[in-house]
Amino acid sequence: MSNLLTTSDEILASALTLIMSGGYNGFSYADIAGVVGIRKASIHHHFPSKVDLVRTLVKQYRKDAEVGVAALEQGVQDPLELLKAYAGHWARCIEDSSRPFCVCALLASELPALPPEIAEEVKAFFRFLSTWLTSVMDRGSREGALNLSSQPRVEAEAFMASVHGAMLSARAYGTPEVFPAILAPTLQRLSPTVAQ
Amino acid sequence: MSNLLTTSDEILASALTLIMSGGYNGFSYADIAGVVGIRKASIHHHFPSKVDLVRTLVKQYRKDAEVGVAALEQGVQDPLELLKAYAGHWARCIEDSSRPFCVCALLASELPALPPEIAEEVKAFFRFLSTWLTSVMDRGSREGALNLSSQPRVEAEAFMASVHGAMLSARAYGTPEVFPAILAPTLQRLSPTVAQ
DNA sequence: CCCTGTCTACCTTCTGGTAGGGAGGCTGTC
DNA sequence: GACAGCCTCCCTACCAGAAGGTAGACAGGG
Repeated sequence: MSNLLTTSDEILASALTLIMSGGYNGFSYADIAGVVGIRKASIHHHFPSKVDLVRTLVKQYRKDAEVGVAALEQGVQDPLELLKAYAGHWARCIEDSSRPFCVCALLASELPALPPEIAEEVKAFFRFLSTWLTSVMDRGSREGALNLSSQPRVEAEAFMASVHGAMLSARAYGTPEVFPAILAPTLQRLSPTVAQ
Repeated sequence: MSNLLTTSDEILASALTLIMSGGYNGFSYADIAGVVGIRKASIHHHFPSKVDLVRTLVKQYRKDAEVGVAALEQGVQDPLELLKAYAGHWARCIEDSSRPFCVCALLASELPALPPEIAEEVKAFFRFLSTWLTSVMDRGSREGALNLSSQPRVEAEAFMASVHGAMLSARAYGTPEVFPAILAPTLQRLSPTVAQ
């Protein structure tokens, strides 16, 4: 049953969980070893250094996000529904505590103290997310499916900031409901059907 | 010349700077000792443990914020101007790199891994900020000085989330201008003079 | 036979923290 | 005024444990 995942996948998965709770400096190889049920030295076989491990992790996290977004766009066309799906994804993650925080958002807060290779990957994630959201905003604006009050780029950045800030608040208050509560008015304002 | 600040103030100040860049686990007593020009052991005289130090720091940070907000409300009455002043404060801090991130926002992201005493102080900061912003939103709504589309409490949380998220983006992109760019449309939307 | 993956054992450096001593300043008492 | 005592602050020296990381051996499979 543990063969469904390779050891290195298990290492990455537990590192993800650990980073999500305490950031880059908040976990150690010993912590991972404890979770995976392996010795510290064995982790070095898969990832020679901590920087290797986290760089791989963030890179894969971004690729997963790219795949997820592509799949989402296959199933959903309406721009507003795309934004709702994105927000909804995080609402569920926060609700069931499975992935209560975006790893890249957390790492971004530690950026100045991060090894440069990792910092670069984190920045790339932000650029990707921003690019995607901008494209959604842009299309929504042209199609009349979104009610924008600024340029698509600015709306995209503002939306992303709301999502990240709402994650932070949900964590600070310890109440998951605060996340959708914060996002709801933002989504409603973007909706063309209730334009004032 | 170094007597303008007591040693313990210097310790707190350098700890503040260090936390702002790398979070709770991103600095050590040795780092502070290096900055202040004192030995590690001497820090323990002022703050017996790291938890003591950071708890004191966050508590003082909140009190400073309370004083700052009280002073601001003395000088500024208009709710919209209060929100602009708050955003402007952070815009300047980010611009000149003096305090490019809110310590409590950063610590909130690490909350699950923080010593409980510190976590409690961080939560108290969020409650304070939220209460103040809610009072501003509420008054603005009643006076017609703000154009709210949701309840004051929700608008306050959304505004706070925008500020925190915008801080994160400014850090991630490494471009300070992104902060005011994100906040501008939010402030404009709250403005009664341009209500649609 | 080699390659992969794990192990034990070990290293160095850093971590927060402690013990104890010395210099200097204040204060009370003779 | 002198001096003892104490208090504050900083020091050197040390500690145990945790950090990331290395070396080398062993087991099993292709």
